[in-house]
Amino acid sequence: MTLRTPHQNGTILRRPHRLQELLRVLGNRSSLHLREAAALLGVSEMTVRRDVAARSELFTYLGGYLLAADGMMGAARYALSDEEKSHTAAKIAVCTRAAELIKDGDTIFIDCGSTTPHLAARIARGVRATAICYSLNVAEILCRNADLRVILLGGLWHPSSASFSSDESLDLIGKLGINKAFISAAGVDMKRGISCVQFHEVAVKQAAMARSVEKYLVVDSSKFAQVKPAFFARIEDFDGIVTDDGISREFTSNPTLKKRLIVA
Amino acid sequence: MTLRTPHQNGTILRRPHRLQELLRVLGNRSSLHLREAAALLGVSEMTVRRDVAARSELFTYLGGYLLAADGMMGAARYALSDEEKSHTAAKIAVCTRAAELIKDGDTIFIDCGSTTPHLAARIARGVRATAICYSLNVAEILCRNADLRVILLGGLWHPSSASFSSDESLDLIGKLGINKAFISAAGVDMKRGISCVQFHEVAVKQAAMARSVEKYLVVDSSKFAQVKPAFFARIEDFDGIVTDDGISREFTSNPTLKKRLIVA
DNA sequence: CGCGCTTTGTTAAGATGATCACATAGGGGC
DNA sequence: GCCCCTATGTGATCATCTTAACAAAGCGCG
Repeated sequence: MTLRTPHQNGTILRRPHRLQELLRVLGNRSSLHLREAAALLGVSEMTVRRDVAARSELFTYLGGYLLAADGMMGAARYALSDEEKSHTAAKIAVCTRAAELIKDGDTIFIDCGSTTPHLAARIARGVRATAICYSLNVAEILCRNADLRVILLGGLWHPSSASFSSDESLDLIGKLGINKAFISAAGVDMKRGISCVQFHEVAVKQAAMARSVEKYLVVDSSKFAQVKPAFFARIEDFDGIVTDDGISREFTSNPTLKKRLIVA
Repeated sequence: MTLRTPHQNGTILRRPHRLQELLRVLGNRSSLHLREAAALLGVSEMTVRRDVAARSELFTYLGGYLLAADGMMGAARYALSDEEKSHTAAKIAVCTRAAELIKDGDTIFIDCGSTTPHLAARIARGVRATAICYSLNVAEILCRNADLRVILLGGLWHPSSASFSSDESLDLIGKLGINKAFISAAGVDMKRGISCVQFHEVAVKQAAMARSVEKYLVVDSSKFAQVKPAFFARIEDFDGIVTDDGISREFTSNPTLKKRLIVA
């Protein structure tokens, strides 16, 4: 075997690390040649091929080049932090499940963040609905879907969450009748409730929930037992909590949470 | 030469038609194999290669697959009409000139359409300004520019102009102090004034102009002597009319227009 | 240490893509 | 009709990608 460039901390990058690194790089460059990817990771091209094949839902692979997967154009391009860009596979799983809740004729609200673009991308073809959003990455995806009527809540741009906020947006929400609200979060704690990072999101999330008949929390399992600065709701405020199977017993055994869980 | 599948109307598709068709198809599918593209157009793969190479700015071509170009999530992806997608070179020239008018500290308004994304993309690096827009293709470009503060006027999505409209947007404009408004149009007529196609744009354009100190019309020369259904302003309402050198004597000789002309 | 399992690298063969040169067709002007 | 120019197709050649089989290295375990 030829020499391998040793990784800085001495450990060998294993598959999950390599996948994450590839996704991170693809957040900045739109495409990556197999050869570059191999050099970047310090492994052979064959290994990169095998990595990508193992998790093909994360990538589009065309003639020697790696691209971010079709559905996930949202997450990458904006100033979302690295941490927000990870757990991609879990987010996709959760959003695929949540998308099944959307039916013909619904009026839905889709929150901002790095999770919800996956939801927007997974609305079944042919479902005719009205979709309300306030983030650019979600809007881009919704607006390409000719079966949807889209309402974007505008205002001042916040790069950190790729979203907009304004008092007028809240006025506009007040005029809408929402069927199902799909809310994301950065922290879920049994005692302290549901939290996010950006304070400007709080008013929008709360207004959407107040106007919506059904409320769903859409969070991958890495968000559990996390507490972030901006609290906006309690667990009891949601009709369903869509997540993946990675949550610990501490949560699955809690009755308040358990009866709301929708596991992808 | 082998048989060529005759096109339905008997005419042979020429390059511009083929390119347009490719862009249209790429609006729906994210990638297209060279072989499929050739079959679709009824020409050889070599011809498709040559077509794509001739207008390489429109596509990304990777290892046998065609993708829509990186930078142009604007034009192709939305429902803008074919006519709106043409005159690209003139639009770029006009917008390059218009962008020179934008200075550090300005608060600018950028209209919707197929012209203004070029303006948004040509704002000089390092110019710190506040930019107000109401179309998705313009917003996408502005929001990637870390030197800008961006305000997007939201509302109901109109695929035909890739823009949003709502009463609340007009409320929001009313609170803003605008320095320079860059307005686009589909028709410029000496007697009947300035017009566009979509009626929902009228209120936004007028509100932005009303709040702005300086008003600039940004139109390539193909728009002169055109009349479209929705009138929104007179020539005298503008401080400057930025266009290219393709306008006829009928216009250059008119004093009202002449003293406002800014030719790229 | 030796064993088995997993991961990774290497190689070679075949498939596919890229490029070039050349041949032929179409259409406009005369 | 003839000529010219451009657009298009074809086939040869070379480069690159793809796949599979095998070999080597790492790793856990007794």
